[in-house]
This record gives sequence, C-alpha cells and structure tokens, in this order.
Amino acid sequence: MDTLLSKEQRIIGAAEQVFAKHGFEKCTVDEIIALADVGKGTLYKYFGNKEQLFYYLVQKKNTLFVERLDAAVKHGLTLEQKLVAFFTEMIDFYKANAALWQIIYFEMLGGNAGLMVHTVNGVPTVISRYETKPSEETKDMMIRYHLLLESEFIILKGLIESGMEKGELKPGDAELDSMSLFFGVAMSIFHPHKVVEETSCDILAQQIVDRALRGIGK
Amino acid sequence: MDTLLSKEQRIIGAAEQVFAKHGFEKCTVDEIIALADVGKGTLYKYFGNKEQLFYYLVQKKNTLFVERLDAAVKHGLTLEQKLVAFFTEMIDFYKANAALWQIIYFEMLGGNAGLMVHTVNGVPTVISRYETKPSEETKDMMIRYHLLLESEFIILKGLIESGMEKGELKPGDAELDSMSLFFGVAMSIFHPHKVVEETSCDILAQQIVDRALRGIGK
Amino acid sequence: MDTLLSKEQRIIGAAEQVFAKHGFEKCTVDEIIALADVGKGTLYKYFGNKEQLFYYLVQKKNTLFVERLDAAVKHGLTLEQKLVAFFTEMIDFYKANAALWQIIYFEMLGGNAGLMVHTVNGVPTVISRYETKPSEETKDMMIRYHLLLESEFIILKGLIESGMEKGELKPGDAELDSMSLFFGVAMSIFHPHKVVEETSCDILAQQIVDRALRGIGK
Amino acid sequence: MDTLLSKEQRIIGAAEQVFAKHGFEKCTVDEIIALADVGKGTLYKYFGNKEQLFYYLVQKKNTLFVERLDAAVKHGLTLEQKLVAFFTEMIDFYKANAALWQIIYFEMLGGNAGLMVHTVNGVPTVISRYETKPSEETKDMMIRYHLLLESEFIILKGLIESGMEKGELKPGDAELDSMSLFFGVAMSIFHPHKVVEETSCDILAQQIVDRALRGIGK
DNA sequence: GATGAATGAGTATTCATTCAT
DNA sequence: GATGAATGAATACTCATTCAT
Repeated sequence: MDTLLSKEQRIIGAAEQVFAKHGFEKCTVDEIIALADVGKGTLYKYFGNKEQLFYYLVQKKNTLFVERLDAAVKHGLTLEQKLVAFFTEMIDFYKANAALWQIIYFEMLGGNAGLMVHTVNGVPTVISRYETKPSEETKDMMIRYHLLLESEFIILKGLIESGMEKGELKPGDAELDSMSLFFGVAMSIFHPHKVVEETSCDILAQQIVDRALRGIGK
Repeated sequence: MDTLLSKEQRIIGAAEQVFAKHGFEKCTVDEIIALADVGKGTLYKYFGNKEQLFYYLVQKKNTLFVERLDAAVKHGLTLEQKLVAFFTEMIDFYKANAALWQIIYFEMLGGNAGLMVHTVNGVPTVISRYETKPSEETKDMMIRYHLLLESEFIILKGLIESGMEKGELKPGDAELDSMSLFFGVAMSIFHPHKVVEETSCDILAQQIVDRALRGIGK
Repeated sequence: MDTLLSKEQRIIGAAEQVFAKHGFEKCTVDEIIALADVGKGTLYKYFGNKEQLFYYLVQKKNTLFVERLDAAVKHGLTLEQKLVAFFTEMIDFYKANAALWQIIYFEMLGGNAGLMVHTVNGVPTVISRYETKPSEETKDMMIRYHLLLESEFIILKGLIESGMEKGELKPGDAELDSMSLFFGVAMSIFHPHKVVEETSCDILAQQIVDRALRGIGK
Repeated sequence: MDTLLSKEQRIIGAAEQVFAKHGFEKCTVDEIIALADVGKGTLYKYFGNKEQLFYYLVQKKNTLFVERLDAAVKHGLTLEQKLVAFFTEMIDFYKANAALWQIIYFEMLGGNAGLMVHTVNGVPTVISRYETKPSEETKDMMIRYHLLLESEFIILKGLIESGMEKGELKPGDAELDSMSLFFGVAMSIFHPHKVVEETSCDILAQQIVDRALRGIGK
C-alpha cells in the first residue's frame, strides 16, 4: 500500500479492493485496515462504520459516472447517437466496477430479501413483504442505494421518454422499456460471458442500441 | 406447520419461507427448525448443511420450472408465440419466487464478488479476479447455481439461435441478445416498479417480446 | 468449578463471583465462562445477555430475601421487635451480598448519572436531568432495579406507616423516616467500618432500632 | 463555552457537566474537550488522565464544601443548632452535586466491588475480598476518594463524639451513629423522592436532626 | 505550549455445526 | 432415527492515551 497517499486515500483504496473481493458482508474491517496499513480507530474516525465507508466509496464513483453519462448524452446529435454514447459509458463503467456495483444491487438492495424500495409519487419508500418492520436505518440505507442507481437510470429513462414524446420512438411504456434495457445490460455484465468480455464497449453499445431500436425480428 | 407432512417436507416448507424473508446469510437455521418444528439434528441429517438445504429447495423448484418452460415453448406455433409463452411462464415464476431467485443471483453467484463462472468449451469454470484461490467448495457451489440458471436461460437461447438459423430473426449474436433479454426481465422483476407489478404476466410478456422483435424505434 | 452442578448453576455461581469482584461494567463475559467452564454460547443461550444474567442472579436472591424480611416482620410481637427482626435480616443479607447490591445501587441505578427513577402515582418513571432521552431499554432496566429495591424498602415503610397510624410512633413523614433509616443502614454496610463488621447482625440491628426509636439525644 | 476563561477553567467546567451527565466510565474525554473547546493534548497536559481530572474537580469542590461545613458548625451555639447547620449545608451541597458525588460513592469506591477501604489505626488501607491483589494505582485511587468523603464525615463524627463526651448525647458508638446519619442523608438525596426534593434544605435538616436526637418512637 | 490524528487492546454478541443421549 | 444442549471462532465497534508537528 502506497504510503505516500493520505490515510483516508489508503483506506478507500483498500476498501475498494476488499469489498470487491468478498462482497459487503464477508468483507471484514480487519482486512481493510491490514491492507491500508492503518489503525482500526482511523477507519472509524474517518468513515463512522463499515456501511458508511462503502457508501462513501460508491457514491464518489457514482457522482463521476453520472457526470460522464450526462456529458455523453449531451454530445450526441441523434437519439441513437445519444443512446450509444450512454451505453458505451455505462458498459465501460459497469465492467470496471462490476464487483462493487453487484454489491449495491444484491447486498444493499436485494440482501434484505423481504424488502423493496418503491417510488410512490416520486418519494422512495421501503415496503415489506412480511409483517416485520425494518429499522429506520435499514430503510434509509436502502433508499440511499436506490437513489444512487436511480441517478444513473433516470438519464436513460429521460432519453427514452423524450424520444417517445418527440415521436422519434414508438409510443409505449417508457419505464418498462428503459428498465428492461438498463437492467438487461447491467446483468449481462455481472454474469459475464465471452461476448461481453471480448467485445469493446462501443461495439457492444452499438449492438445493444441497434437491437433496442430495431429489434431482432426480421 | 402441518404435522401431517413428513419432517423433510416441513423443513423444506419452512426453509422456503425463512430464506425468502431474510436472504441466505441472514436466515438462521434456528428460525427454520422452529417453524418446521423439528430438531436441529434432523435438518442436518437430511440436508447436510444450510447451503445444501437451500440448493435442494431451489433445485426442486427449478426442475419444475424448466419443465414448464419446455412445455410452453413446445406448444407455440410461431417463434413469437413461443417467446411470449416463454416469458409468460418466466415472469409468472420469477414474480412468485423473486426473493428466492434473488438469493441465487446475488448471494450464491454475486456474493463472492471476486469470482465469476465462465463457460469454456461448454465446461463451466470459476475464475478469480484476484490472486487468492477460492476453495473447491466455493467453486462447486458457484457452478451448481450457474448451471441452474443456465438451464432456464438455455431454452431462450435455443429459441433465438434456431430463429436466427431459420432466418426468422436477423443474424446476430444469439448469446448477447438472449442475455440482455433474459436478465433484463429478471432484474425488472427483482427491482419492481408499478408497471411490472400491476400488469398481468401474459400482457407483460407480449409487450416485452414485441419490443424485442420490433424494437422501440420508429 | 464443581462439574456436578448443571451448566446453568455453574454460570450463576461464576457470575456471582465475577460480578462481585469487578462490578457490572468491568466484569467480562469471558471471565465468567472461564470460571464456569462453559462455552460462550451456553451463557447466551441461557441468559440472553450480560445484563439479563445479572438481573436473574440478583432477582433470585432478592425474592428469597424479601420472603425472609416478610417472615421476620410477621413474627415480631411489638413494633420494636419487628423492626429489630427486619434490620437483623437486612444487615445479614446486605453484608453477605454487599458487592452485588452495591452494583444495583450504583451501576444499575446511579450509573446513568443523569437519570433518576421517580414514582409518580405509584408508577415508576424515569426522568432525565438533561435534554437527552434515554433509550427504552435503559428505562426498563432502571425501573426493574428500582422495583427490586423498592420491594425491600416497602416492608420497612409499611411498618413505620402503620406504627404512625396506630400512634405507636410520633406522627411524621413516614417516607423520609424510612428512607433515612433504610439507606443509612445500606450505606453503612457498603462503606464498612470496624464497628459494622465486628458486631453481629442482631446486636447491630438492636442498636440501630434503639437509636431510631429513641434518638441519640439525652 | 466562555473563551474568556483559561483553558484549565474551561476544561474543569466542561468536565463537571459531562461527568455529571454520564458518570465516570461512560463520560468520554472527547465530549469534554469538545465542550471545553480545547485540544485533547491540552487536557492531558494539565490533568494527566481522566481520573486525575475527575479527582481535581471534586477535590476542589470538596475543599470549599468542608470549609462551609466547618464554618457552619462553628457558628451554632447548641449542639442541635450545630447539627442542623451541618445538615443544612450538607443537603444543599449534595443536592447541587448529587450526580458528581454519586460517582465518588459508586464508581470510585464501589466500582471495584471486591475492594474496600478500611481505616486501621487511622491509616486507610485497601483490602480485597478476593485473592487477587489490586494494583497500587487502584489502591491509591480508592484511598484518595475515601479520604475525601472522610473529610466531610469526620466533622459530623467529631460533633457527635464531643456531644457524647460532654454528656449532651447518650453514650454509644459515635462511629455507628454518625455513619447511619451521614450516609442515610446522602442516599436519600441520591435516590430522590418527592419529600426530599420539595422540602427546603433547612427544614429537611431540622426534621432529620429532630429524629436523630429524639427518635421516632413515642 | 497546544494540538488532534492515529492507535489497538478490549468486549459483547451471533450462529452454523456437532455429537452424546 | 431424532434431538437440542453445547460450542467457540469470528467480527464490528469504542475510547483512553500518545506523540509528531
């Protein structure tokens, strides 16, 4: 671990590696501090607890990512170009951060299997399939990560909604269409197959957008 | 818990409920045996350990599910009908078993974030992004669940491959197209939104297949 | 540690020694299980947590003690005899259990220095001298121990109240008179001096009651 | 926190508040320095450690208190007046400093439940109920606080001893009589009931002295 | 002199699994 | 076969104290 970096930086770097390697639950604070070569108190002084450390890590990455998505989308002339730019960035980022983002999807949102985040009138709310009430902390946590993913998804959804309004796309359920697309791509990266790995991000993006716009039917 | 059922049945029933409620890691064997009203030793006698119990449970459900998928696909006349029948069954099953299948996707496959299952020449292999080698048990486990999902996915992939061969579909990468579709649907159910919940399985399936075949572009 | 006793008994015996030696906070579960020669899980299976173990221990002792107090008080003919009997039992018990009862007075009731238990219309309530609200668990805990001591104190107070009503005692504030007496004796045992230690319980009780009834003035 | 005061003064002021609020163990040095608005090193530079800070604080208060007790006792003409003056001051002080003095009684003296301070031939000595020897520091600490309380108690004891010698009081064990009285009052303030709180210090003192001299018997 | 970043020993608690009855 | 009492490794988090700047 590079001792030229600040302790905070070292912790973040180590945390990224260890979280990516083991997932959230199985990652131990002890392993992070050993890799970062800092004391345990240092980690807790900077980040409060394990979950906050994880959130800090992904939230920072997400901010940059969303900026890239925004920029990519702005530079395209046509809708198709915008979509390709969006997915090029998305695939690039999701490939690089697959392990970390999988944690968000699965452990932070899916890990509490009985719970789901619903957006009711624009307000994200946690609902439970069972009688047991989740703690406020659990709810806040789920909403935090839901919002994080939403900030990525919303950009694609906006593109598709405006495309439908402008008549560039067939009318339909923008939410459903965006979801299938977005999550389809996410999952294809999480469960990697040869195609996804060996094809460059922009080619992959072009193929996906081509299929999305024109379908696979003759 | 119905005491007319065999102890084995009672354990499986209880396990399904408890796994669905808490996820794999947070589900405790104590809660299962309390609900099943059997001794702890009995559970271990029948199922060996917690993971094997989970596998037995989902593998049984999967077998039935794959049979339904096979049957559905056979009954369709046209490719489109077959696809709609496939997704109708899939959406129905995934909605009913969302919590359990989320565990497969996330905890069993994604939980060891540093590891991935690759199919090399038809042989599934676990590869690690890091230097540390996973234990044989971990590898076996991942492959088991990978194959389970593969058995569902392969049916869709077969449909699309044959469609391409027969010229009913545009030529292209059947693997990629199938994956985006399959996983897109799976994730849309795991991360539920109003549309997905309030629409019946067959309507949803029709919309999805329509988009898949003809795209959303004008 | 006598291995003929049940594990539960061994834990209770060990806990009594270790709590008495170190007080509640500084006593560690590790030391208890080492002395009891049981696994850590065993202690937690039986008693839930450290505080519940302590409460179980003192509550059991208190029940027996209160029975002894009740019996002692019943057997006396005159009020003075009853009072002497009460204090004989009290001094005997408090001497034998000084360390443990000190914990109740100090750590369980006084340890949360900003909090006090008040009895409002017969209902014990926790009030705070500061703006910060105690947790429900803290409150419940304090009330539990308050009630425990109250069950001892109430017997003396009853004696004095009835004495005042019957005209055997001067009229006055029964609460204040009982408190000074009761707590005065308790503290004299906690902060031991030669007199208290070297004098037998009944002689001490007689002296105390004599002073209480007739005062030290000429 | 008034920045016109010296850092030392600010620390003492903050410490008093925080110790009173949380007790000794649960009070954190971090909370004190935040309230005092000084660096952590400063606190340690001035006071050595947490316990010494606490001691400094209460010892300063005690010195003033003992002076007040001395003065009060000197101004009375009769023994009864002296006693009333003593308890008026004592109740006033103990009410105002209940939280802090509770710490002395419980955490500093009672916290090491297995240990007691005995005065052998005028020399305070720490004895242990168990085989394990306390550290020198622990012993010194206990003796320090024992002497602090003794400096208050000794005044009452002196009054009663001289009263007995002069024949103003019945002969008896001055130690025992003083202890019951002194600690009875202390505890009545620590475990507050309505009477104690709503009655003014001097009225309370009069009642207590009246009972002490003339008893509650008819 | 003053600071506060850094530390790590210390502790309560959980839960999958075993094995004697 | 069935049981469940017993286990102990594993882990997040706290906080008094130090010491380089």
